[in-house]
Amino acid sequence: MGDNRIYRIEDIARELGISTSTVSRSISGKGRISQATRERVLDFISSHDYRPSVQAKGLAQNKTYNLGLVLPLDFSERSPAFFKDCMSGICETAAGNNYDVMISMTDGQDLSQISRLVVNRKVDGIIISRSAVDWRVEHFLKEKNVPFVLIGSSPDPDVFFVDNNNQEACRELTDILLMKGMRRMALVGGSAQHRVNEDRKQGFFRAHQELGVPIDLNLFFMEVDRPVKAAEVLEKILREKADGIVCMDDSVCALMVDCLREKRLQIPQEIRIASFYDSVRLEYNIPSVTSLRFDAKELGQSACRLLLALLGGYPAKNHILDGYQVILRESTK
Amino acid sequence: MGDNRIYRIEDIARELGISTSTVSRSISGKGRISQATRERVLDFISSHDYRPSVQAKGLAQNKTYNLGLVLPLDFSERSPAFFKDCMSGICETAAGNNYDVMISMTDGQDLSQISRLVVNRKVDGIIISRSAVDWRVEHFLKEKNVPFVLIGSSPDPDVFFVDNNNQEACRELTDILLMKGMRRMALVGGSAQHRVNEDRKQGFFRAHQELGVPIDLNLFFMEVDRPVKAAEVLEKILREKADGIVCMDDSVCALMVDCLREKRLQIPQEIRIASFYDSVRLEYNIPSVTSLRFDAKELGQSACRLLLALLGGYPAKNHILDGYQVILRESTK
DNA sequence: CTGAAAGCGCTTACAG
DNA sequence: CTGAAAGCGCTTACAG
Repeated sequence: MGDNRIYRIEDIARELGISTSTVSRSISGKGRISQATRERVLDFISSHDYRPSVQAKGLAQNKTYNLGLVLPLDFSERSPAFFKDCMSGICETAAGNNYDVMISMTDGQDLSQISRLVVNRKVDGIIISRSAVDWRVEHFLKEKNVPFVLIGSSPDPDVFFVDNNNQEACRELTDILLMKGMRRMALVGGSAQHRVNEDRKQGFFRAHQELGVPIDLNLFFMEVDRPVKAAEVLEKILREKADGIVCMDDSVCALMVDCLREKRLQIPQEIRIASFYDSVRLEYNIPSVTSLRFDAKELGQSACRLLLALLGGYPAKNHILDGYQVILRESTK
Repeated sequence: MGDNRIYRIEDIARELGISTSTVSRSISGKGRISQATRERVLDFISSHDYRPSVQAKGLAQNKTYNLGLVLPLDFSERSPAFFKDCMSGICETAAGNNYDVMISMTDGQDLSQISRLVVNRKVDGIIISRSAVDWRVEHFLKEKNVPFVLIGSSPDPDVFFVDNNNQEACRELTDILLMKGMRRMALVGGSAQHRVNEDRKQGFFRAHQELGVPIDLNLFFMEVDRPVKAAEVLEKILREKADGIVCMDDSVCALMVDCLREKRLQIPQEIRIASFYDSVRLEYNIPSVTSLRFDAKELGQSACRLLLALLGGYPAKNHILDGYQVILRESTK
């Protein structure tokens, strides 16, 4: 009971007068074991709080029971809440399957940190996120034959991924804005390279099509990544008399909000604004900004489950999550 | 060269016609080895890109070469940049010593996630942070005899820690504000339970004493943790005709800034404000807010080095970092 | 259903 | 300076 010496499988075998193989099999449930001996072992184990050495088990099975998570070095600037929730989803699911999570931070190009985990055989598989790494990492992992799951989408049929249903979510938010009577919405985004922006754009367009509202391509702007660019875009938007601004993500939205504030334009009285991606910056902004909220934790859980399925040799399929919410706030009142 | 089969120490021994012990010793440098054989082994290793199995090595040495990092579940709300920088410092230092970092997320009370790492013997030591966990975690780790390092301070002589020189930093910032001619500064903080707030207060007081400026205790407020409380405090501050507000951390500061904005008070024309802890909220605030910036990465590196020293049996001592900066911004112009 | 034995890939006293 | 052997704490074919 209260003794805190560390038992080994051999100790249990000796105390119970059976072999180590039998103890091992009783624990794992593999092979045939009589109910009676199995229970004896299990009882002993729980009453003596025996914990197998995951390390030794792993060595024997050629596994580590560790998962690697690749984090971008600048995750806190981009979307702290996303990574936090994602991590907690991953850790939770991993723990539930007796796995632990190792982290590796990279600027998205530098492979050395990820490489460590792989060549040192510290992990059984890896989770990366589209926003954290570029194709090199994917390429590296494929080449090294390391099982991995991508958070975000990939056109590559060999890569397993989980993603938010960005298109559908954006369609829905746009739909709601159209229902509210907005008719000339500008769409403003960052890099057109980001695959996610294509999905978001599609959602925006589809909502218009479905309701038969025309889109003015003069109100479509990409590559808005710094204040000057945002200011220029805002000028055009005002000149074109748009009745609202839809931003593809929270950082673009923060830029636009700053511009509006500088020009002393009242939100939502003079112009409305919404974002396809939420963050504290928008939630606590004055006024608070309407946006989409995705369930990052669910995304993490899903990615982890997929990776575990891969590792276990179970059927694995990509997963598109519909767990988003449209958060209507002051900015579109 | 280009072959990608995984070598074991036994393969090397066979190919080189020596024993595995000799190979092992050549790599580790332990024991006596002739320069000649050592070089042969090392050459073989680098030309064949041999990577020892850290897992097997660990099992033989009763080590894991893993460090555990306990993260608070809500780190992204509190200070994402702090944890990010800290993590990157830890990961970097760990990697430099052939260690990897496992994470464990907890709400600060729930020990189960941390317990996993310990009872499963997945890590050699653990890094926790004062802002992430309460005394239970410390207590648990002490009891389990797991080497650990605390980021933040502890009065417990058995606890190893690294911390910022909060008192000195706050003294310096206050000093500068006094030099600028401010004479009636209010000091506003959150929970008085937080040990760090005591240090910050001391720094504030010391600066006043050293310059012979009296402190009005009517201008000292703690437990300011939500908007209503902040509004009340602001009323008093204005009534008492303070010429500035010094906040003990960024969230208190954000609360005060919101209040000021609501009352349409101009910063810094009508009242100045500064914070003892920086974050993006203050940096990007309009106007930007003067504050202290601590070097979280250095803190992480330092914590990691201390833990590694502990694990290696090297002399280990607590470390107080002086790497802070006073960032003067618009709010105190 | 159970056990003896070999194996996972290293390290390290011990002997020479 | 080097090697044979035992050991780290598990698993798992193989034989019974």
